[in-house]
Amino acid sequence: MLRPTSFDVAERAGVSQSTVSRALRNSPGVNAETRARVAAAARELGYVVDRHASSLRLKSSETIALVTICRPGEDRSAINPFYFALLGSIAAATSARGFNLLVSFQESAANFRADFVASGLADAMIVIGTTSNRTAWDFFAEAQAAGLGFTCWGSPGDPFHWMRSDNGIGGRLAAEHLIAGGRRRLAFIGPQRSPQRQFDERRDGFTAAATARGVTPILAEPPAASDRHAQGVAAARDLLARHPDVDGIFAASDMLALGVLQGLKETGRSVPGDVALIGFDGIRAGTLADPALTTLEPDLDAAGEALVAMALEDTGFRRSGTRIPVRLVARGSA
Amino acid sequence: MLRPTSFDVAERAGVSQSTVSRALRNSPGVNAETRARVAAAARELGYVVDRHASSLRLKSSETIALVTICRPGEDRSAINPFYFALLGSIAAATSARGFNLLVSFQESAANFRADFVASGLADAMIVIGTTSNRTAWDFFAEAQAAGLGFTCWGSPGDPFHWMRSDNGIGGRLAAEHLIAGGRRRLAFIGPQRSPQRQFDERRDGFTAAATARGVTPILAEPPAASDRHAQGVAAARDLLARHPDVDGIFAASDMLALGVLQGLKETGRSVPGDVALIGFDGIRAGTLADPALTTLEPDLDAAGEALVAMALEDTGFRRSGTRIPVRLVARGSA
DNA sequence: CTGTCCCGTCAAAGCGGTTTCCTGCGTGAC
DNA sequence: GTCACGCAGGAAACCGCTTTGACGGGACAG
Repeated sequence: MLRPTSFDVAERAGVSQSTVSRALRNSPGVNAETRARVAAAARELGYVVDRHASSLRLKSSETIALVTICRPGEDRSAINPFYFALLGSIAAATSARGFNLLVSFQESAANFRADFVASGLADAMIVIGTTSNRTAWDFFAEAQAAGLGFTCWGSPGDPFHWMRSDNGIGGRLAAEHLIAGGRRRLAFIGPQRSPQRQFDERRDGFTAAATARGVTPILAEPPAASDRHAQGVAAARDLLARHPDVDGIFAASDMLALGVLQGLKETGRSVPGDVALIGFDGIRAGTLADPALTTLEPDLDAAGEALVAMALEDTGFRRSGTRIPVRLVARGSA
Repeated sequence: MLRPTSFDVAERAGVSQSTVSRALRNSPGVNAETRARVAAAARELGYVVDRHASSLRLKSSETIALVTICRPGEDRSAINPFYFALLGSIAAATSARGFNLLVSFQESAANFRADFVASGLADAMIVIGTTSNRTAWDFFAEAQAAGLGFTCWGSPGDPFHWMRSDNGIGGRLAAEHLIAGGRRRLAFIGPQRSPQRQFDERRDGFTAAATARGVTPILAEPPAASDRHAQGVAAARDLLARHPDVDGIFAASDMLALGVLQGLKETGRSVPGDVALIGFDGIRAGTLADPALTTLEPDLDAAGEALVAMALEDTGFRRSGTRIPVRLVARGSA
């Protein structure tokens, strides 16, 4: 018998099929003895509830769709590892609720696949990989036109549900840490106008805290390059050429910071001896760098949990713009 | 109207519901003009096929379940980035076939969730994250007891479907590259008895090729430590203490190699000046190291495609033990 | 002894598609 | 003019589960 149905279980347990359903779902109105008999029959037959039949009837699939937006033509191994970490924490949060996670990577504006909710496959959709990603705006536009709802990591603004790292606090912590370490010639390296303002927030928090302590940071826009790492290398070279006495750098992201680190070494600077360096995101690769990268690490467990909760519209997370707490992890570089 | 059904489309197009189904699935026996009218009606109503109803009837969900096995209690950010890369390529392969991907991380042998196929949620299951992971064997045992079928990245042996990197060739390429670079005092750093023999294969390929060229490598088992990176650091120290004249190292994986790199630097060795270093896996972090890590990179696109094909039992992939080609990517470290 | 209530169970009606079976009608052969 | 044929499309069965509504029988009150 291929895949026993609830009718098979019913026959074996000597009850009706509806009783099987009630017994297995712990619905009320089933005698304890009957319930046990059904459970035994189900176990013996290796019965597993058909999720399609169940979801069809219940109109709920207990599944969340996770869409990760990539740059067009981007090799998947080039995706910022931060998003893989976020994926992992979202998976943990869904799994903790007994939900399934449907994962999809999308890189082309041409054929976005976003009907996961409309087709019933998922109860809600989460979108990540959007920060400073132009493709993301195409996706937002498509979604809005289609009346699609989702929860998003980033700052797309209304009418979407979204949240992000507490970038402002992160920037402040970076400034405080560098200054507490005796650094006074500070610089921020990062995009000066990011589509979703995530980097702007980091910069502004950094600048405000530094200024309050009498230091005015240099703001350096990284030159165009193939990826963040390459941008970081070039940005470090440029910056040190123009401001050789910089002694503390806050980079807008870890990938950028790892590039900056390499650029600093190439120009003969020692880290943290000559220049202290702080990144943002807490990616694993930062711990492997030499020296290990000091960084601002968002609480990913909280982020995953909050994204899932907001997606499922649990109370307390309906308001967009929630900030995920960030802590400074001091390692070798600063 | 919440979620139009095919009946709504039928009414609007002035045809029966069964014709709508036929028209939208491109089944034969529908007049071209009628087909167009149905398509228009569907578009106007924003109709999307309910995947549960469809899957229920078709007994196929066009979905693949991907289970990633983690070490118990392991933080998800500690998962070897290689598996995230593999996840990405599997996602690409499923997406290319119009399939969905259900992702699940499992860390405890106690409550494995593996009924994705039995419940109809997925048509097939792929398991990764098993290499040198003890938890994996619990999973295999459970699966076998439950008569569960799946395709696996690793070498669990019969009765499972599985494939892995062409480890032997990789080992040989590493030896050849080091020797071609003038290295003669070679060492292999890695587990000497790995549960699935993946590392053994790398070692044996390395040793055989080196021996054929008159070089007998030192074999170094890394000491126990919190993770592969830490193991690498310690292994490098140990090795150089006992064999100060080693000038070429092949590490069993990139994570290990990155640790070895750090260990080498700490003991004052320059890389590749004093010691050349090669890793295995082609992870992104290797490109960020200083110097960038020379590595053996499996063709991940091929791996993802082959895993999906084997899982769906496409012809030509039924035989377990398929080897995914590996190429040597020469970067700074060797 | 009869009427009422409640508990446990069952039959059956969906959920929204896909597909089989069948009918109606236009075409061409004889 | 009649008949066979084939195409387009409709009615209905069915996928496996959840849940409503109905029912039988035992307990209890009157």
